[in-house]
Amino acid sequence: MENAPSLRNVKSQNAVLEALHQVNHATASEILDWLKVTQKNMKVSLTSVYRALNHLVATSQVKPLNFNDGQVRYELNTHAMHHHHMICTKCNLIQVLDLCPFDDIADKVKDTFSIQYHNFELFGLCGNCK
Amino acid sequence: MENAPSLRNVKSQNAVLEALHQVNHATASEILDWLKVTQKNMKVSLTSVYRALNHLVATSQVKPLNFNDGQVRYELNTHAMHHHHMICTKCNLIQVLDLCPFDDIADKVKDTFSIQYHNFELFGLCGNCK
DNA sequence: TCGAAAATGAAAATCATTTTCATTTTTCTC
DNA sequence: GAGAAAAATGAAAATGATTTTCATTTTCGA
Ligand SMILES: [Mn+2]
Ligand SMILES: [Mn+2]
Ligand SMILES: [Zn+2]
Ligand SMILES: [Zn+2]
Repeated sequence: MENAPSLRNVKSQNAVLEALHQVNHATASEILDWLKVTQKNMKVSLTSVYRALNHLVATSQVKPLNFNDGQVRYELNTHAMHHHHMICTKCNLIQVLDLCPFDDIADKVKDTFSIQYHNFELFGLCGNCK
Repeated sequence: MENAPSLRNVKSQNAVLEALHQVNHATASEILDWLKVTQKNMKVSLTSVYRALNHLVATSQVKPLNFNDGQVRYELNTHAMHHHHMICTKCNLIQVLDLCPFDDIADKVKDTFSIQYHNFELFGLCGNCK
């Protein structure tokens, strides 16, 4: 007989998910900082945050983001509409860009390339900084 | 009277430019490898390659590329038409994508964001791998 | 030719992330 | 519930790309 799916290890993963729910587009160490402040009872290491993130990415619950600043950021993949980002090069504000250029492009390359995913980011000055 | 602009240090920079001319989208260590093989007389260190690259990027002669594989790649900026890239997730082939989604998007965000540059990459399987 | 400024390379430092390894916690079986 | 096996954890070490330091060499201009 099948066992119920294990709930093993879900605690730290849930903590990370909860952190990402509160602090969107966060890095591993930003997530750790948030956990330290809000989950004073639970003791988590940076190693475990990375392990949880890697698992959550592998299971498509979380998406890694690269804004070319030397550290990976993460966002929830759950129920979030597909979107991209605008990053302010002065204050590092990250804004959501609901426009996606993908559909126009997809058709035009489909004969030579089988697309799995795409990256698109705008870098520039946000409303406050320009 | 003005002096002619200094040609100081141009040697290693020229060597790196020449390498990029031959090995497009190369990393710093790939450039060093190429220099070791082809410029047997000239002795270059990885440090100098990085220094030359940083200077060439700062002066817009070379453009850095990030394909999320943990190392920066570089391409010549000179006279190259604006383009993007398709990266094969199986064999790591990098193909040029002459389509650019930027113009369509630029208009729509120009009120809230002052765009300086943008990234766009397609990841998937190339013709050989799919 | 001489001295200042710039360039160079080797080695050390940095920094995000991963790996190792010993210890603790959870799960499964009896 | 006890005890063994499996998985999770954290501290510390390892990794790998890139930068910094620093002592030495090269180049430029007077
Ligand atoms: Mn987002
Ligand atoms: Mn290119
Ligand atoms: Zn800003
Ligand atoms: Zn391929």
